[in-house]
Amino acid sequence: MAGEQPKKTQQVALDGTDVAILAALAEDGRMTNAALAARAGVAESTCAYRLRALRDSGVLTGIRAHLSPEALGRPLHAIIKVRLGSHSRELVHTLYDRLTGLPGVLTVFHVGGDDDFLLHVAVAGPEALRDLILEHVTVHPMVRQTETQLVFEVREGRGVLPA
Amino acid sequence: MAGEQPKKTQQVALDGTDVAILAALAEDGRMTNAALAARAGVAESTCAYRLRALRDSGVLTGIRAHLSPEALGRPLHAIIKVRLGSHSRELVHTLYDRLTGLPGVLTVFHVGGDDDFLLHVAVAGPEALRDLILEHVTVHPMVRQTETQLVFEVREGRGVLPA
DNA sequence: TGTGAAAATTGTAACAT
DNA sequence: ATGTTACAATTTTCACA
Repeated sequence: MAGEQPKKTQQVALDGTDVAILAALAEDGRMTNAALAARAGVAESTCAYRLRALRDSGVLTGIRAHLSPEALGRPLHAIIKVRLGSHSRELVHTLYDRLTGLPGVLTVFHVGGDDDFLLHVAVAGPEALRDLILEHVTVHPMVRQTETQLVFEVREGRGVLPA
Repeated sequence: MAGEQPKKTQQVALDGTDVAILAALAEDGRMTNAALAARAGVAESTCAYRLRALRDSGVLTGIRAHLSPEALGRPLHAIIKVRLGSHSRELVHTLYDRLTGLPGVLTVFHVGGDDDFLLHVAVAGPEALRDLILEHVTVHPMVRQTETQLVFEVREGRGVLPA
């Protein structure tokens, strides 16, 4: 009957067990609860309880599959900087949604400063990149200018898990 | 005896079943195999077989936990553009490793063009951002210049999964 | 809170289509 | 390559320290 409660965005304190569980799941999110418990040094039931608590507290926002753009025929990565002309709030949101939904777009950063949006994209090749920009980005009247940087490599950082 | 074979980076063709499985795991990577099979419309054994094949082919590179920087006391996101002076290959790699390992660093882009590295970071506040830049980025002699952009919001895009 | 053991669910392997 | 069945492993629940 009860729906999920809205995820808290409040700060949460983690103990060593929580950190161990999260670190393990950051490596392999499909690790069994039993393996997780062994690694964290607690009973399986405790581990399952902790995991649920971590989800509920909003620390663990999801466990998701990561795909290889290369294996799916998109070996060329780029950052497309998008600068807008007008900034009507409504229209910015619409554009934001559109850009986020384009095939090949991995991440969209809404930023302050020189640019308005940074798009991290993966495409099949130079022609596909050009087509993406011309047909799906610069076509929008709000977009004043774009600038594209080739991405040689992307690495996941250490992240936000406490030591 | 046999170790894992090196993941192929060759292009792979997916059928509807593969796409359904991957789409489901992109939402919830801990979904049970039974649920996955139901969603993809195949038997459980088939689903398990497909999943293994997707891993082996290199399309599915991993299933990982995503954490909330906000819930862990890092509500301030920024992009730090790093420009280098010298570009000795060896030193660039060392610096790359160092930057990737800094706490709060989510992603490092090695790019061509105006800048050399783009760091997406999440920190506790303005002071922490300043400290991160001054103590861990600009301290390196190779770093000629940095420029920081505030990030209002980050969104995951549609990604590289075929329609 | 954390634990251990039973009950319910799930994953896996063998074999047939 | 897919599905069915049977068996092994795992998760979950709950009474209790």
